[in-house]
Amino acid sequence: MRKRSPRGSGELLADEILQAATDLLIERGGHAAVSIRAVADAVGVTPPSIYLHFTDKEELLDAVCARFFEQFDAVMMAASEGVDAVVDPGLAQGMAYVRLASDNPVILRAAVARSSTTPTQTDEVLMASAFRHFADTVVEAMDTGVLPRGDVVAMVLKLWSVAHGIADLMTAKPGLPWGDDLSLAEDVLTAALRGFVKESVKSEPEQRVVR
Amino acid sequence: MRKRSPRGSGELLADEILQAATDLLIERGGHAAVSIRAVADAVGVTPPSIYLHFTDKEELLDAVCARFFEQFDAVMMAASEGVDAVVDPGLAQGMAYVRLASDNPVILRAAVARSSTTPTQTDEVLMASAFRHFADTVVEAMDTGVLPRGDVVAMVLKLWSVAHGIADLMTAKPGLPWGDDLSLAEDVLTAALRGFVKESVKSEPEQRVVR
DNA sequence: TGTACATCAGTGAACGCGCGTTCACTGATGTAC
DNA sequence: TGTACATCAGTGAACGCGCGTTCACTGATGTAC
Repeated sequence: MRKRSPRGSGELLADEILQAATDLLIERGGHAAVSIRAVADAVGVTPPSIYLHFTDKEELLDAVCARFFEQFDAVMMAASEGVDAVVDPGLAQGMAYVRLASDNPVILRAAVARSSTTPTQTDEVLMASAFRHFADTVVEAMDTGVLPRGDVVAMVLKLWSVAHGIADLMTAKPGLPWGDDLSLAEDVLTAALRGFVKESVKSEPEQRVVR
Repeated sequence: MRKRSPRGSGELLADEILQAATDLLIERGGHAAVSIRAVADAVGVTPPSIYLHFTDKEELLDAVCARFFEQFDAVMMAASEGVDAVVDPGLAQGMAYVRLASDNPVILRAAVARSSTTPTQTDEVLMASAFRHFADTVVEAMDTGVLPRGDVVAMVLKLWSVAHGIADLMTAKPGLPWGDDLSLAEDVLTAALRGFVKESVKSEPEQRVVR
């Protein structure tokens, strides 16, 4: 039973709820494990109180994921900032993604899976923060010649895919021999980046395996 | 109400149950959506009947995922078989993975996520079929010089990560501009493969961004 | 300064639901004589 | 060939549970006079 909040402090409890839901999502396995009741319990409040701050469970989960992407973006920016400018900034950001994703596999998976059937707050935030920032990095890399000029968004999707794939698989199958450090992840990112550079130099469009 | 099965035909219903559970997993969103009751209903049987064939829900889901990987492997082998031998077989198999994964995103996600905390039938099947076959392909590629010699398992993990990443992200965020064909996926796989080849030629181990 | 009152954050109890799983049972099937 | 019987695949009813959500309410807080 928590103390009653003063008049204007509705957002305070909303924040606590978000944090509790986030913690639950991280600790326990899936979105199914995060129940209104469990969240209310964690905050020290009764279930109906949640509805004073979020219209329903869906909105709460969306808010959790959106907030996660916000923080994710902030940490990723910070992590890839102090890096030697000579080294490919795309690699630095990709590795930051892998590291962060490895630390928060469950919630990242939930945030990524948050569907695009209905436009979600999560997707909006993602597009406005991490995606945009990564696009900036790609543009920068193209400007300095680290990456070949070309479709920026497509390049973002490609690099994101590579980073995402290794992070997702590493955390989903921790029993496989990934090694102790993230050198395997770095190998993959490096290889992809090199491949993109080399690809741009090819003179002939080569035959595709699939249409 | 289904007709009673003759004496020895227990496996028949078991198969039907597996298929129904698989269909449910594909149609509806997540493993949470697949309930014993829904499966029983789809087969035309009462819930307790399920327990004559699977000890509990967990075992049923594990069996579903294991069977999926089996079929997945078979289709992947077939898909990458008729391909021109000159073209990198790793690329062919990677593309087959992306194509199959794109067609069955939900169940693949469920199968990959099936945890390794307790050794699952799913993991066993995966290791014995698709993983092994892909390793064979990698060895072959190393023999013919398409890929540089090196740690086979590590290379499998790397290539799998690339294919998995693009398939997972494409299906999770279908709203992003992936293009109509799978050319973006092929670009990424090609780039990674090229990068691996090029990487092996480097003389100096270069400085890593992360330890 | 004191008092009546409107506000509204949070409560307590209850709703109907679908879930996984159990248990004693039924009755068609195949077999032994 | 006919009959009694053991087998066992599938049933029907029930269990206890946790869920999302609702609703009328309570009572401390801040305000108006």
